[in-house]
Amino acid sequence: MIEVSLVTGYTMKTIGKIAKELNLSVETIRFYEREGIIQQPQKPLNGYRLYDDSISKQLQFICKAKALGFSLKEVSSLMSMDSNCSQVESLGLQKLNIIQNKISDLQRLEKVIKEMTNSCQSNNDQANCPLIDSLKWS
Amino acid sequence: MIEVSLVTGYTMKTIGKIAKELNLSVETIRFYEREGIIQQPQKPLNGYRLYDDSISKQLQFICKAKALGFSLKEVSSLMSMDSNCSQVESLGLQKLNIIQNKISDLQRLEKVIKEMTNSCQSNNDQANCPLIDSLKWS
DNA sequence: ATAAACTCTGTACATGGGTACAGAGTCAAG
DNA sequence: CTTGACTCTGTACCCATGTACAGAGTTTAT
Repeated sequence: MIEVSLVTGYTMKTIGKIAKELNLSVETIRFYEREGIIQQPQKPLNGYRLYDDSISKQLQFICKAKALGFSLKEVSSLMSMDSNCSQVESLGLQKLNIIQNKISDLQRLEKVIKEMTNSCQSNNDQANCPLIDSLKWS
Repeated sequence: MIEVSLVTGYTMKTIGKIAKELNLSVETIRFYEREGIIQQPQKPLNGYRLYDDSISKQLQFICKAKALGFSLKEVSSLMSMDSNCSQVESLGLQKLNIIQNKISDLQRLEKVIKEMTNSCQSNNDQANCPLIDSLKWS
């Protein structure tokens, strides 16, 4: 089933096609629709969803924003803010802040674990593990 | 109800006491027990859990290991490996690796989002948000 | 003696982001 | 025409890590 719009000459795609194209699962796309993150697509008589380019672009938008660390709720916000730039900027800055905090948390952890594993490496005492010990007593 | 061991002179604590001491919730402690992460505590006739210092230390161990980014399952492993230092080290190195990967992922994101929000800031066009645009087309 | 505060077990719910059916209908290829 | 591949709706389930409650029993404080 391939439908071509008379107006735009555009090919509409079934859910399976678009899923394969965007490397998403069919279930995931239906899930996004259920959650109101993408629009409802057209449904001809047979009830099959048919996607045009605009919904496909929405899906790509979601994928990219998710890759930047935005949650689905935030993606939703972003899409509805559309072009209120200062709102978008503030959400971006907020996300930036969270990311930077995460980074420094992780760097602190990295340091601690590095020290611990180093002390394991230079450990000759079979009966005691310095990593475990530091968790026990530090 | 305070119980004092005749042998060690040790005070046993009820779940509420130990929860307050370790800043955990009572439910969480019971949850750890259900999941087999901590030992079953003694239960006298009234059925109340009574905790001695050893279980308290197990709980502290869990809190610290969790703070280092170990999952409960991993904490469990760590506790049962006890002092097999090379096993512990390998789990630590694995965790270190994950942490380092996360850090570099996040740093990449940081860079992208920074650029995006910067372009928002220098944007005068009310009708277009560069952050949104780059998600749309990049 | 009584009320507040604590504990017990067992079960259900929460979160986020999906995944996995079952059972029925539809479409495309040979 | 049949078979396989696709789609539909609706619902239940997954993961980890807890949280929340109901209904009953116990302890402690006044």
